[in-house]
Amino acid sequence: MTDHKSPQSPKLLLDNPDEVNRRQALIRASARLFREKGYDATTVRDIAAAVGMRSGSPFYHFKNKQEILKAVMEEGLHQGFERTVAALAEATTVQARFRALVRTQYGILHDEGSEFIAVLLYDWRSLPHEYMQEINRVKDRYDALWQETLRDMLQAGLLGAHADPEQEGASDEKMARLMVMGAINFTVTWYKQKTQPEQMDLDALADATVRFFMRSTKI
Amino acid sequence: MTDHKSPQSPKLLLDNPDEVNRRQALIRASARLFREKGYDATTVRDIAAAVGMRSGSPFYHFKNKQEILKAVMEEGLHQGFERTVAALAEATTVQARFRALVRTQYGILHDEGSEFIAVLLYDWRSLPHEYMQEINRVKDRYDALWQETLRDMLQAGLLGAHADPEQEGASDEKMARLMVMGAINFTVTWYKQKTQPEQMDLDALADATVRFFMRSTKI
DNA sequence: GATCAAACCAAGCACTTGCTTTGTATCATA
DNA sequence: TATGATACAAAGCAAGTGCTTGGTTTGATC
Repeated sequence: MTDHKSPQSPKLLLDNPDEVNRRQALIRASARLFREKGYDATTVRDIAAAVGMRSGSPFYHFKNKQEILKAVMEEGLHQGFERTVAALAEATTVQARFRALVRTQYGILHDEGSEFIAVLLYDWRSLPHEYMQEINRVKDRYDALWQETLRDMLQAGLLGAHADPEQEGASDEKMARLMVMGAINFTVTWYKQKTQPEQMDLDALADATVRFFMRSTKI
Repeated sequence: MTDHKSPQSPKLLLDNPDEVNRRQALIRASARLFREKGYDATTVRDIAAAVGMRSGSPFYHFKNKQEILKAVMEEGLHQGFERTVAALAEATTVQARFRALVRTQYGILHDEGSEFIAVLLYDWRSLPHEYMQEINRVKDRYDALWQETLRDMLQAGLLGAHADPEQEGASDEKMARLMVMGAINFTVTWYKQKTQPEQMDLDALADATVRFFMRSTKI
């Protein structure tokens, strides 16, 4: 954490097998810092120091600071997508798929070492418009995973106030996704897993969320 | 609401239009800029230019840049609190109070010239911890306005999956508030009123939100 | 008409920022 | 052994950054 300056000893940290890939180490350290302080408040010197580099060295791996942010977001979307697909594969019923989506999203948002999506939610304004389109393309596929399950839930009367499948269309399906994912994603502003020992863990949080949104048919 | 202590602090009422207007102009311009670009990306020179000042002049009205942010957030909480109280006063039934809460919150978030709360949601990390406690004190009273109505709705079976009033306690009441307000507040990340002509207006958005969260009893 | 405070300007200071440039130790390959 | 690529360190630059300081204008008051 502190400035470890060793001007005479150019020792390389290659003995650490975890971070042989220095580029990946930069991405992960940046995600942690961006999550804590925000993109603008995090300097390139902070990032470099977090992986034992000097301030100019990250620019060997990235063209500029914004590409680090973009890499963090892409990493998060790819990890999130794969974790979500894997979780959905194990769930059979609609209720189970919903519970899997919720629990996985909480893990993506709050698991240690998984700060990428939180950074995306916090600092998407700092990304240039050209980069943003690329991110959105991946995000659309991500949203589609949710949309499918939520549509089934709406048609089964498990979500929302309407149990009539004919009356509502795609507009309410999108609304359902925005509301549910909004509520879940907004937990990045208030949920702290470690600081409060009596806080709900992610399983309990997922249970409470499912209980709140899903209408009980019979269990 | 009205704080009568602190005899040393100057009175900030509206009886002196010159002084208050310039300070207020700085707050409103800052809110707009913070909302657009974020706190860190907005320079003091930006703020000054927005009200026709030079870069050093805002520091006559505020001790430092962070106090401008704090003033923006306080302004938002006070305006939001009063708007919410006024909206609740006109609603009689529980359903009407919920609809009033939702519609008012959307106005607070998305009305033109009402960017204060959005700034609070976006840039609360940029506020020092000492300032944060002051903000939270006002926010708690704000949340209490919601909590009361949501508790009534839970007990009436209008919200969540449980219609049993005895089984659930304060934990689920808080959870309901966090989920509902989270979904609504998260609209700051995707709802754009002006750019898209076919976008729902705030009334339609509030209707859709109420329809999604509130279980239909009978209408 | 002198005084005085409020509200600002003009100029700059001390410092930080992202980023560049040059050099160099290491290692693989020819 | 020579050579090129890799992965940095070292040093610094140019453009900002929040904020300060001293002076100026303005309008009210005595």
